[in-house]
Amino acid sequence: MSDTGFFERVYQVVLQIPPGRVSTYGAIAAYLGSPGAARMVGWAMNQSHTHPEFIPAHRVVNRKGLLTGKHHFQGKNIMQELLENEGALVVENRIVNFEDLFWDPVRELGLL
DNA sequence: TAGCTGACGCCCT
DNA sequence: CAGGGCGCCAGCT
Repeated sequence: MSDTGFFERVYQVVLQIPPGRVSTYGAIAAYLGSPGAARMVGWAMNQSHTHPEFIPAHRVVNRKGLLTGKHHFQGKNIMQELLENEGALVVENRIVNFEDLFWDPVRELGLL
């Protein structure tokens, strides 16, 4: 269960995001103790394919609720389709009711 | 070995 | 109100 690096920790948090909910790079970074390392989280998502388990990277967006990483998925709108398949509504690459669907690891899991 | 990059976020002008 | 710049940390060339 021990993690081998920062990326593994990010994956462990992302894996806990319930379907239909979304989190942000900054919130995850803050939960890991590095609020300024939001970029790292995005990079971890980019490398999420290295993890043996499927990482719901589509549930991680920026603080505005924008699907900034959609272009990194296989298809053009795979990220949006995955989110809509879970019940989330996406318009103009932005999650509708983002604040309502926002899943904050700090609030849900508690401060680390 | 050292430097640059990167799916972000916040402060300052 | 809008735009630009710096900080963050680990992996890659």
